[in-house]
Amino acid sequence: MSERNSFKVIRDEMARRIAERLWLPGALIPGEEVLAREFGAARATVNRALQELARAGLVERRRRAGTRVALYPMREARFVIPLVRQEIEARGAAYQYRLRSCEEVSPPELVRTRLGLLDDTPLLHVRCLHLADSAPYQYEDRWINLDAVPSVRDVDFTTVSPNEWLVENAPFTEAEFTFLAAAASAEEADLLQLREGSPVFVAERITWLRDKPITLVRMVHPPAHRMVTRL
Amino acid sequence: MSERNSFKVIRDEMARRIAERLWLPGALIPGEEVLAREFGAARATVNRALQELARAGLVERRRRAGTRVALYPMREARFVIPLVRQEIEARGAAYQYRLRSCEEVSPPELVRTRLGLLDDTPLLHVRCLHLADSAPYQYEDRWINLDAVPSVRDVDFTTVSPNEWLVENAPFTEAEFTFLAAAASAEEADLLQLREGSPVFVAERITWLRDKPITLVRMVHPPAHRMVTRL
DNA sequence: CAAGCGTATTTGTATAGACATATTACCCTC
DNA sequence: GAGGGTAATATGTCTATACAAATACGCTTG
Repeated sequence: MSERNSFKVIRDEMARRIAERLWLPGALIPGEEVLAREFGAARATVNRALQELARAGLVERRRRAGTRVALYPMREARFVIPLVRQEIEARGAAYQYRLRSCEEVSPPELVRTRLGLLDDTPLLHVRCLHLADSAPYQYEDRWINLDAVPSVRDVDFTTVSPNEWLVENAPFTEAEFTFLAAAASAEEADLLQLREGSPVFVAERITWLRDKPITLVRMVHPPAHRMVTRL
Repeated sequence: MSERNSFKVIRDEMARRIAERLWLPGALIPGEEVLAREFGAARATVNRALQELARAGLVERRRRAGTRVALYPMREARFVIPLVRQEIEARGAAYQYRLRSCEEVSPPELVRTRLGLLDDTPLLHVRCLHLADSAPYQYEDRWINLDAVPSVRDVDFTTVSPNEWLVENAPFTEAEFTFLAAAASAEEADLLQLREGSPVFVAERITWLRDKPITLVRMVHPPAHRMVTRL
């Protein structure tokens, strides 16, 4: 035993047993010591394999109670949030960027509450368009907390998109993603070359640095857009 | 030293250094040995912390080349795919289920290619509705590969939803998720009590057991639906 | 100068042993 | 039988050590 990837081998073998119903949903599986002996590995190795299965939602583990196969294997799916530019270039399309507006204004009530801001201090409101092969790909409507990122005042967003600038200059520790379908507003329809009321795919993201809100962005995609992820 | 959660402490401290730009994007960070000495921990502990950061996309690691701060911290977000019923009950709403149709038919070309089926063997086509507090919550349109799950023929889907039955009886090893916005078809609009053409949030899922396709499901939500995940 | 090869370095993983921690199961008391 | 305290047990984590694997870098050679 003691192969080099044994924890992966063990993990996959246990996943197989769960998939094949050798270990039934809800059933208690052997303890780490026993499995270690069975697989001829150290307990730490089995532990690592089991922790990965737990993270994936295949098993549930509790001290003293042991490890049991999840009743409903609510496996997790992961998706990465790339830069729009990279997303577009990865499809082999040419990336273009167009700034639409950039101004300091007091945010509407809705934006303020979502960012958890108490007063109506002006925020930087940036709206821009990302194109793939000259076709509208994403409309970005962003509010930036000047208090958290004061240096953003001096940035020229006609050449660099707020997306890229912020990724490089405004680190965050927390983020919340929301995905929804909506009807295109008149403005969105105009920019994305759709009819008003067309369904659009909207991704919203709020980021914080510790407790301080950084930015709220609404990214609107034409209905052809697909967000795909594999498990 | 040697606290019990030291790998978490170390991970968070390193995440802080990246967030605060003490370690700049693209920069090489110290090797595991050095960090281990600095934090007064074993290398294995630092390794575990770094592996988590790598998984989260904060750093990139390569043997011999060392660990560097990711240029674009494309952090991953995770979301879990629960049972519709659990999703609804978690909101404190009452769950109801209604079967609409269930028949063996040859699938349309589109379904066949998405499932990677070569011939036009009949599949089980099930359509049903999930309600939250008597309001339409999700319309489920599903194709099931009878070849992969023959026992599904004998299931009475008037009482149990295909979602739940399959989760318990048709294990899978691979899955692909797709999210998109679409305009409600006449049928969808009718079932979800919307106007035809209203934007709907669509989640599609294909699952495989090893290479064998199990099921393709299209889950349609009214526009108020939000998929939220935190990082 | 280019190409190819060897080697040092860094991360990846395994192991055994130890202790920490959470939580169940059991026993004891009332 | 109910309640509460305690011991048993499975998992969580750390340490030190060892070897494996990938690969950047320098050296040799043509």
